[in-house]
Amino acid sequence: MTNNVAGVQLTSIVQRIERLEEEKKALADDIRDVYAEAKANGYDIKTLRKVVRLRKQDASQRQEEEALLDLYLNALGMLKDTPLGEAAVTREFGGKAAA
Amino acid sequence: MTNNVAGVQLTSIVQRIERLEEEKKALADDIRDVYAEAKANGYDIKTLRKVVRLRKQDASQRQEEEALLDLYLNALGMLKDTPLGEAAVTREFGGKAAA
Amino acid sequence: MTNNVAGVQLTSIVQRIERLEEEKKALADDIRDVYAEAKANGYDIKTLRKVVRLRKQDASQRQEEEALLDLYLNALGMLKDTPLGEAAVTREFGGKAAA
Amino acid sequence: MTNNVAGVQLTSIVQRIERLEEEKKALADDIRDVYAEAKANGYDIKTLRKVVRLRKQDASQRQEEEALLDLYLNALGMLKDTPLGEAAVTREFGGKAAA
DNA sequence: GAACTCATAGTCAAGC
DNA sequence: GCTTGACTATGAGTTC
Repeated sequence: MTNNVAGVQLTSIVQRIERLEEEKKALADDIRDVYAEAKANGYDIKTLRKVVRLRKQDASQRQEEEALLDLYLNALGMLKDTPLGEAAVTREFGGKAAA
Repeated sequence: MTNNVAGVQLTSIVQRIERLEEEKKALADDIRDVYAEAKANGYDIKTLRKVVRLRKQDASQRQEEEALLDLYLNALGMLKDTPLGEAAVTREFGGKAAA
Repeated sequence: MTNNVAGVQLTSIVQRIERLEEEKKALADDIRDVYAEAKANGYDIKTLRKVVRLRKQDASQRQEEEALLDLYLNALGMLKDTPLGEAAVTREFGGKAAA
Repeated sequence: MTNNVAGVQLTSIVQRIERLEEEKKALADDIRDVYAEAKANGYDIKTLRKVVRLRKQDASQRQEEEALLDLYLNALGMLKDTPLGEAAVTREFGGKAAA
């Protein structure tokens, strides 16, 4: 099976994927360990998970807001970083990013 | 918030988890890249995924079979009083159980 | 609440689901009983469960392997332009792809 | 393997379990179908699941309450179903089951 | 790009 | 009670 170019290439692909998935699984196990350790220290895992999830949402939300701001700035003619552009943005958005 | 022991500890926990999840996500992205590269080289992703999944199943199946064998071997030593155990022991040792 | 079409329909849906879940639960109980009876006859439940699980895995694995074979057979007809496909077709038919 | 009493018994056990699990799976599939049909009729599956879960909770809660009531009634000397007992229960619980 | 299927992650309950 | 296994729910992936 592997005594031809295609076979060698395929083997390489599959092995790379499997290697990466092993590492991914190892990290998942590490995460479990951290939760277990936290539990041993008296923390409630369920609540902890909720905290992590909320922070992730916050982060992605913040990213979306920044992306939206960029969009607006671009629409304004990419004037950001110039005094004039800044003034325009301030005038448009009232000094605050799209919340 | 963090100028107390509990707060410091909690912050540490959350940050460790978030760090590990970032790395995990990076690996997931790497895997995607490998599939994408394979596709660019003419491989069919669907088939590739199935191959990987199948190999994973093979591995876990082999492990389970070995675990079952261990279970049986232990049972041969302990289950002298059960119908199956007796029959198995008889079959193994050609006589009465080594009581 | 139920003297309108939507209410009647919804009631019907929920009742059908609940009926089916009751039957499902009854079967789960039956399975428990069989294990309990087996245990009473001297069998080791843990081993028994592993045997059942393993047989299930065998079945699904066989199915997946057949599905993979189908995928390959299809690929042999379609993937003439890919490295693996070309090699496979060459190997199968001893010459150029049946273009 | 099956030409002895234990083997026959074991085979029977495993087959009974597998048969029951097949039926259980069939019911699970039926339930999926009902949800799918509901979805096709415009219902939201997630909400539907929530409704079913809540009703199940209600049911088990009601059962617990009834069990608690029985416990009380027994503690009162199993006087229920007699005029005197009824009066006692009324006096204790104010005419309403433990809510 | 929208729906549908599949895989993984999280929650829950049963068994040891 | 603690760990393992089943079920649920969410998210990624695929297909139309």
